Amino acid sequence: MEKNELGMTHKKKEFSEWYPELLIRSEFIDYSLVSGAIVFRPSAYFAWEIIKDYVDKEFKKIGIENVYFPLFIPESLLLKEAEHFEGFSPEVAWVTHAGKSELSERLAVRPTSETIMYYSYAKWIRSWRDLPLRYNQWNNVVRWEFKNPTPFIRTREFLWNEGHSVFASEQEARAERDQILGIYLKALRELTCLYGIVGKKTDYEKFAGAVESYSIELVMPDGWCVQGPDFHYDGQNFSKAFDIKFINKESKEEYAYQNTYAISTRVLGVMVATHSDDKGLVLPPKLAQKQVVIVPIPARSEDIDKKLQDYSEKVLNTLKEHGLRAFIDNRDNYTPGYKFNEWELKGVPFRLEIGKKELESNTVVIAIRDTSEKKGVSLDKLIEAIDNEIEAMHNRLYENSKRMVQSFIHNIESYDELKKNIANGGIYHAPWCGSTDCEIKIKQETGAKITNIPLDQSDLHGRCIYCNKEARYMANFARSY
RNA sequence: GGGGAGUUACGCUAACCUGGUAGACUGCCAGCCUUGGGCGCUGGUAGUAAGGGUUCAAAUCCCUUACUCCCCGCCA
Repeated sequence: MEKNELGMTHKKKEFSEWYPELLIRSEFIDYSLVSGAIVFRPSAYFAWEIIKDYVDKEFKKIGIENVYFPLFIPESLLLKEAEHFEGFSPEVAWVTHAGKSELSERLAVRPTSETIMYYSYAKWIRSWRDLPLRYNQWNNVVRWEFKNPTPFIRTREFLWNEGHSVFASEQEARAERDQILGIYLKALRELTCLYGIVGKKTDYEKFAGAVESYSIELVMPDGWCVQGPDFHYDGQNFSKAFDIKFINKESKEEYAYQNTYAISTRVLGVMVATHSDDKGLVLPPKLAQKQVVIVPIPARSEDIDKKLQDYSEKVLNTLKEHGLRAFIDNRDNYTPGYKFNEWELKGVPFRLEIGKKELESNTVVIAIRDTSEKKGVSLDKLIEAIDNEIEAMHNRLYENSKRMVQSFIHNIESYDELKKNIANGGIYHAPWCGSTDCEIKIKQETGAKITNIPLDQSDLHGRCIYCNKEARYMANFARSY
């Protein structure tokens, strides 16, 4: 069947071969000449733009403004917050030369922009009246380490938003958390159809320079976790390092309280990995660049084919007027079967088949990508039907994601259960005493880290699986990309 | 950072071990033919990852580099 070798040759259960093959053959991405730096082809970039536009609008609704800071950060500036620098220095890419002449100070290609942004913040913030200052930028960052890149999931360059807020009080700063995580969760659910686990990072795993980190943990189909969107309460760590001070209402000088938060192109990787199948890409309908492909099935008669063409165009216009991203595949050098396979590989959510039968009965056949169902629909009910199918597919994909993630979560009470099962992937929800010692030893011995501590701790009970002291948290242990 | 396996046209693969004309399928282009799950015919087009070495002669042997996959390490 795959005699052309155009389609998928690996099954989803062969995950590490399937995943890159899926991305390449569906023309979602391509590799570049630099390892770990991928090319986003139109359907991938389109999906990112949808996420970006949605999040951007939500940010603006709550008063966040967009800015753009430079790509290059002088070394001296990057060194200012010690913990932050230590966290990132092994993976910073440096610009050392301009043409043949050496620069007097080398420049970091931003791994993240705290330092360069806060240098400016310190100049701009004088009084409590300047606060809150809530800026965001959409950009790319570079982190140059690791030997085994995975497209989207671990890449040397990726796209994201960097939100950097400054508040006059700890309380105001902390209050931003639910606002931001809420937007990210909604984007994941409403656009990518992904279910995530919201929780707090441990001190050991938190962002370099933060007081507290929160994350939405995502899960790949092989049971390994991926950190999704995150939010960090930085307290006064950066404001002290970068001298971001303001005169408060009591006329006293005070260091400001800060947050940082991000959603990155990683979510695209989890999205396609989660929803796609042995036939190829499955794209959530709201993110698909091409939502509906119309495939006319030619007859052996010029007369009928002309009518088919008119009918197809009529259908196309109906869809377009309704705001759907639809097109007709009129290529005459491919058979319908070829086209079916091609658009399934590329993840088009819905295919309309229109042939002589449909023409005569004033209907179309809708083929649904994720379930492979085909349904006949009369033309006057088409829009209603497509709207329903979009909603139904969207909900199906989200529910599948939720079911998959939940199926990976195992409640355990003993360290043995973790050791025995971790090689198969999965998330192990277990009592933990809260000590970094136990956390590090577990990580060294099993490769499992605490991905996060779910916000909902109502099931707290028992004793730490490692040291047997009374548990202070229920933590999620998992191997992580 | 350590170890292993690879890289021949978009893709899949033959020739490699044993050095001597790079061959098929697919693709792509042109034309014909038709098309309800990867039709067919004719002609054309395109390839040894990059660099170096050995040799009369290198896809083939040797070295270096890049990239891909796997195992370990490291890691927002």
